[in-house]
Amino acid sequence: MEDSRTADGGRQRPTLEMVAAEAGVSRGTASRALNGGHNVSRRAMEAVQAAAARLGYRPNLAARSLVLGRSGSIGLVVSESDERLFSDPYFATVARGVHAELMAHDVQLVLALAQTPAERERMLRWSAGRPLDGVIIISVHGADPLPGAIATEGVPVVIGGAVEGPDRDLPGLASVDADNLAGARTAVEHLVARGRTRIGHISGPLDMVVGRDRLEGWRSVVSGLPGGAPSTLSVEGDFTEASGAEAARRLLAAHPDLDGVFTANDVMARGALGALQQAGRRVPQDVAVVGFDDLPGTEGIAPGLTTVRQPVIEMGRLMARTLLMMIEGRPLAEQHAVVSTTLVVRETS
Amino acid sequence: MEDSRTADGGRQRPTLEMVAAEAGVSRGTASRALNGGHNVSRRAMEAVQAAAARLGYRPNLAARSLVLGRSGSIGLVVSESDERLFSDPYFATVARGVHAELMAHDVQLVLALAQTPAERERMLRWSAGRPLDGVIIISVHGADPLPGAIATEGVPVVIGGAVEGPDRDLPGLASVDADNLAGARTAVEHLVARGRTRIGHISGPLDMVVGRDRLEGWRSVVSGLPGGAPSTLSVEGDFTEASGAEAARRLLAAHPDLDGVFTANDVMARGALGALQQAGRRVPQDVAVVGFDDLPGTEGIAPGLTTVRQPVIEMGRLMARTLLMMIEGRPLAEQHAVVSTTLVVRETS
DNA sequence: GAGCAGGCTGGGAGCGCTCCCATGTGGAGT
DNA sequence: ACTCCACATGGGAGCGCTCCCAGCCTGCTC
Repeated sequence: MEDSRTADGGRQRPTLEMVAAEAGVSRGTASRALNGGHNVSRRAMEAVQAAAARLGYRPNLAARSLVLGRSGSIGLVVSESDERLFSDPYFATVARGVHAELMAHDVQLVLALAQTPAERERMLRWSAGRPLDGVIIISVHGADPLPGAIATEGVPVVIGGAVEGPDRDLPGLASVDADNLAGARTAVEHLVARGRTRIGHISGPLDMVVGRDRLEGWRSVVSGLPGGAPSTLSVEGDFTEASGAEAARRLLAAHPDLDGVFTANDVMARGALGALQQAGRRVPQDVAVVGFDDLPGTEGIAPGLTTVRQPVIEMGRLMARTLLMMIEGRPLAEQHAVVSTTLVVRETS
Repeated sequence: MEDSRTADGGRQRPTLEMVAAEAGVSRGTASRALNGGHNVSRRAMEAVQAAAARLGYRPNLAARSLVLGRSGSIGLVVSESDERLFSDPYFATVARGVHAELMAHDVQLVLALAQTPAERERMLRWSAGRPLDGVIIISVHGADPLPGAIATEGVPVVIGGAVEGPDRDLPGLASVDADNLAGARTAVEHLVARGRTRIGHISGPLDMVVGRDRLEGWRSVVSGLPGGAPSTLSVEGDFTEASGAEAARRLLAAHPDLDGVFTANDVMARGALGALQQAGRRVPQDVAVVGFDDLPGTEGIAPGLTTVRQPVIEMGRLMARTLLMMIEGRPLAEQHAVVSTTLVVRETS
């Protein structure tokens, strides 16, 4: 009779059946007592709760999700190297927003990495098995097939960022993005208003829509300036501090008369500020700098940095809310939300 | 007959039963064909695989884990603010090691945050429901009851760091830690060998064993020096760059004759280096600095920093391997592993 | 005092899967 | 030709839970 499949000393985990027996009620009543207690007498209620406590009962989530068709947890999938995931405060901030919203709805959040092709394939297989009720995917590079593939499996997907191509029309796929084009334009127009005429750009990865959008915002303004927007006036970075420093050095080398820089995020702005200082340029007198993000709690990254604020926490919350709506099958107000940004002027411009 | 519980257009997800019917075999044969194919004829094998592909079959993981009693995924639980989780490269590095090992064993890794008391309670309830076969917990503060509580629920736990108190003897709880005491001692002895006599310490949080161990290592050496180890010679930090800078300023204020600093991690060393520079001290001529960690790929954090290397990736792998052993019920070579560190001398000392 | 709601209760059905066992089926051994 | 065994197969049992429905017992109304 003793099933010793488990390794924990042979003691069997208590099941609902055992709790019911201990409480002297049926399985059905025990289930009701433990889940809201509708149509359960006070006596039964207390007996069941006492029995559950006595036995240390914990409902088996696999059994529950098998019958419910829901696991009660959602995934935050990051298509990014673990290195950048953990070094860029952007992800932390999105995660904070998502997390805050989910906690309020009693949904468990799990993070999962899907960087290499093998991991992405495994991620697809796994999520298709429905251990998660839905997923939020951030940091999508290129024309990544993963979000669309997961959505096609019937698992709701929300993308943090823009969606291009045919995936835009998939019913099970929504997105939340900042208005990167307008934000970038505002930043550069601000530099122009400050009298700058030689404004460089340190872009994000150009295989990401966010990288291209901010570049395009910069270009649309700078190309109207006397000098135009020669290709050497924008340098591609990868959102890391080191790449920001390197890009700033290259900008300076190609354009010694540089008097303004717009970087695609604040972390790269930090790198650029360091490089400018090393090159003997004063900020903002010689070169004015504007970043992008303005994440809360990251004043330390680049003190006094003028930047374009995107409401990342609120965006995270919106992603979570959107996903929960989709999971419940409720209609979305807008499948692809775009939230606006604000210029925050400080000392570097 | 049509069950419209699902929201995905009414198309029912294919089950194993349907695949079997499509392939013209029984459920049992289909199951065998899809899992290794033992005792399955070539004909049946191919028919099942074709049918599965045609229907887009994906096994339901809840059903599988219900019968197997295993979910095939393990959790990396971080008892830390999302902010620090994502800003300290230490976590990324542990995660990388854990991840590498698990991928090789075809186990899915999920990260979960458990910072606030409410989240920790939820984490306990959740993990007790066995959605995970085991958990690795890192960044444990104080006498955290969470690891012990999870282990007591019968879920194997591996702690990244040291374990103190009664939890040490729990059968379902193991740990992997660096030899922080010896590492710290080596660092400070190195400074002494360099002729330094006024060696301060910027410690980690003292509610963490790792913080206390490295402090103790420093103290054991410094207390033997002529000036001893007055309380003002060590300042508590929280492993962040800002706290390192602030601590360095306080050390300098209390001890203008400071000629050496040992910081409990590299990130704080970076902050300290900045503060020392601002205070006009030359490194290493005026003040020598030694950090702790030497994480791969983080040369950018503090170039040329002399530091104590702990093999964090290998430790992550060891945590994962240990957990897998426990899950399989195999005996552990050592329940509490301690790995040794190496001093890496560079330019700051 | 019969009739009737409405609250409680027990237990069957079933979620989708893997294991197990009884039952085939062919080829090798005598 | 007969036995024997290895391989192949189908389908029942059961993992632990929630839903559902029939049946019960109250307490109330007329």
